[in-house]
Amino acid sequence: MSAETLVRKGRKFDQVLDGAREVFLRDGFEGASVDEIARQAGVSKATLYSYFPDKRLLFSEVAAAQCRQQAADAVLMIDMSRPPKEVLAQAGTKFLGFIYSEFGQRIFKICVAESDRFPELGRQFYQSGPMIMRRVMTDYLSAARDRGEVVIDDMDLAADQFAELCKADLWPKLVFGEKSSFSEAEIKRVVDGAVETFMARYGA
Amino acid sequence: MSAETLVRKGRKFDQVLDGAREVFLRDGFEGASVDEIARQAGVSKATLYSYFPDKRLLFSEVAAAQCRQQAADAVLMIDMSRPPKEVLAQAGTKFLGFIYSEFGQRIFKICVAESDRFPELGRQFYQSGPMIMRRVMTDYLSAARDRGEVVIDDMDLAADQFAELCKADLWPKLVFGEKSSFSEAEIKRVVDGAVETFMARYGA
DNA sequence: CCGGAACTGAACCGGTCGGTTTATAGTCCT
DNA sequence: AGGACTATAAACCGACCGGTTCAGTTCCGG
Repeated sequence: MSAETLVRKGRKFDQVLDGAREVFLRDGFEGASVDEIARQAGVSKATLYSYFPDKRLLFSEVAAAQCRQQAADAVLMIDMSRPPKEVLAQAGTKFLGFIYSEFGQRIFKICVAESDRFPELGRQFYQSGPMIMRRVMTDYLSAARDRGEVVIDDMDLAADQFAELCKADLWPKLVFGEKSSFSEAEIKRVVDGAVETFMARYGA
Repeated sequence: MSAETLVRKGRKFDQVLDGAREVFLRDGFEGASVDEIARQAGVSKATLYSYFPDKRLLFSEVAAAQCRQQAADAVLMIDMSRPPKEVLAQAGTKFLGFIYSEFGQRIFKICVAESDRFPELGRQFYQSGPMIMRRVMTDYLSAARDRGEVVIDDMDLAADQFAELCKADLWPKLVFGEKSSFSEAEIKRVVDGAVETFMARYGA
């Protein structure tokens, strides 16, 4: 037994981490008070401080765990053999689904808000989110190119362009509070538009 | 004399507002302390509080003034008679210039960070920034369509797509702290790519 | 069932912040 | 000159926060 101790000492470790995740995601770093976290975790403040030396490290731990989990989830399965129009529409919809989810919004907001206090946070998130998404896209596009379905020279740029195209109209409205949710039709309009524009440029 | 009193009472009003703008833009709402603002403005705290009833309203005033000024600046002149490839490249570069400016970054970050505390803020910014930019774009694109230079059915979507295309690659890296500035070549790559993709879809 | 580690709850400390008050001094108008 | 208005610096208040301490309790393995 006793393999990866060194950090955790007792049974309520996960309780603390769960409570901290909830409060930090809800209120951000400054907005979250340690008392509130302890209350939410159902743990005394002393116990909390027996696990983590200070608030900053607790936050970092939560953020790291969150990024790790997201990285695992982010491996969206793509059927590499299907034609681009179909795959792109599917990937775009899924991509939008994450961006517009409560969780996606929270994570993004915290990355921006705490970018001064935790410069690593944004980098971490970028490499475990958008970076992976781009990798998956370029992998698929390469396969499609080998089949002669698309003609692309700058593969990275193409993948980035598609991701950005999917955010047209919707994203600014969401991030600036103009609207908070979108109908199927609104999403379809943007995704279809993105696929069409992308294929107009890169279609074989 | 005495036209729009009701709010301002004395000669140091603008001093206060200037100091507040500087500190708020630098530190955000929570990060800025009233003492610091008073010091920066060269004014006593009591004087400050004789102009503004509380910190929130002071912030709102600063933000509103800032949005107003930006709206005025945002009227980027476009030569409506030039061909799309030229105008788009020019507009895209200018657009990126603002997005990546220190000021653009600050405003964006504050809009996101304070979106809970000041829901109006994002809306205000959206309507005095991106909204106007889109309007200018659609006006130009309509003119170009009348000349038979482009074929566009959903004009709003087209404008939004172009704006998003300009942010490919660069914007995520910037907002997540992967990079903090870009070379001429990097910007040219993205803008040219945006124009080319846009014209592939909508060019006559 | 016992002993020690983990946990609790509440008090406490030092510090910061938003906002108020006070006592003093400058400034302008007639 | 005198009085109303404005400004100032500094003390002050109450609230909150991060973090510590401690006496007392629960829990669990041997």
